[in-house]
Amino acid sequence: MKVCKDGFQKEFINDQTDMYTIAFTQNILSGRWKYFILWYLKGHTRRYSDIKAFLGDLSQGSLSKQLRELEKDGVIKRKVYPVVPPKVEYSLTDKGTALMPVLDAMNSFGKTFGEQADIIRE
Amino acid sequence: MKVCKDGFQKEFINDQTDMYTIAFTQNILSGRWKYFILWYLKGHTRRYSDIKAFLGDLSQGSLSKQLRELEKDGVIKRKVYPVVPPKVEYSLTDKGTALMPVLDAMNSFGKTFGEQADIIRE
DNA sequence: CAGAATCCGCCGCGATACTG
DNA sequence: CAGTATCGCGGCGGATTCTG
Repeated sequence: MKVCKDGFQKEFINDQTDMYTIAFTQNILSGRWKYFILWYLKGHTRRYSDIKAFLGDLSQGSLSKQLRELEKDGVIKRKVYPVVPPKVEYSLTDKGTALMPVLDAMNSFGKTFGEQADIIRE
Repeated sequence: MKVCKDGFQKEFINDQTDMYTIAFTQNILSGRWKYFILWYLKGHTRRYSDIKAFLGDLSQGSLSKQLRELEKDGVIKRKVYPVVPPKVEYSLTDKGTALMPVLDAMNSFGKTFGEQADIIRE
C-alpha cells in the first residue's frame, strides 16, 4: 500500500475508485479552518482581514498557511492589489465552487442532528 | 470564543449557525479512517475482520478506536454474537445513513477533479 | 476473532516575533 | 494590512503486547 508524502491516505487508487476520490476530496478539506474559510467565501470576495475577523482568534500564521494550501489545491483565487497598505482579496475558483455541495451536505446533516447539548461541553 | 473539550471548533454556536452545523458534522467525520469505514458500511453489514481486511494495513487498536468513536456518535451500530470465536457486525444507523450525501458529494467532487497525477506522489 | 491497554513518534496547530 | 519565520506543545494515529 502506497503512502503519500503528506502522510494522508492516497493509496486507494486501483480498483477501489471511490476510496480514492473520497481521499482526494478529504485531502483538500483537511485542515483546522478550511471548511469555514470556504464557506465564508461562498458567493463572496473577501479580504484577508475580513476572513481573519470572521474566524475570530486564530493566528495570522495559521490563516496564511491554510490559505496557501487552499490556493495550491486550486480551490481559491488570490488577487493582490499593489497599493499601500496592501490589499489582498480571496475568492472561490470553479473548483472551489464545486466543493460547495459537500459543505451543503454537511450543513444539512448538522442542522438535522446537531443539538446544542451534544456539542457544547464547556 | 468557546473551546471544546476535544479541542475542536464548536464555538460557532450563536448567530453563525452554519458554522456550527458544519463543525458538528466535521467533528463526527474527523479521523483517519472514518470516511472509509462509513463508505464501506454503506448498504452492508460487515464484520470486524472484513473492515480490517478492506482497509488494509492499519492496526487493530486504531480500527477499534475509530469504530468506538463512530458508535459513540451514533452513526454506526454494533451487534455482538455470543459465539466462540467472537463475531461482531457493524452497520450504519439512520444517522449514519444520513451522512451518505456528504460522502457522495465528496466522491462526486473527486471523480471530477481528482487525477492520478495530482495524488500519487510516491 | 475481536478487542483493550500502553507507549511513542510525528506533525498540525497556535503563539510569538519580525517584515515590506 | 498582509503576510513570513521560528519554536514548542498536544493529540492523533501506529506499533506492540496481552485477553476471553
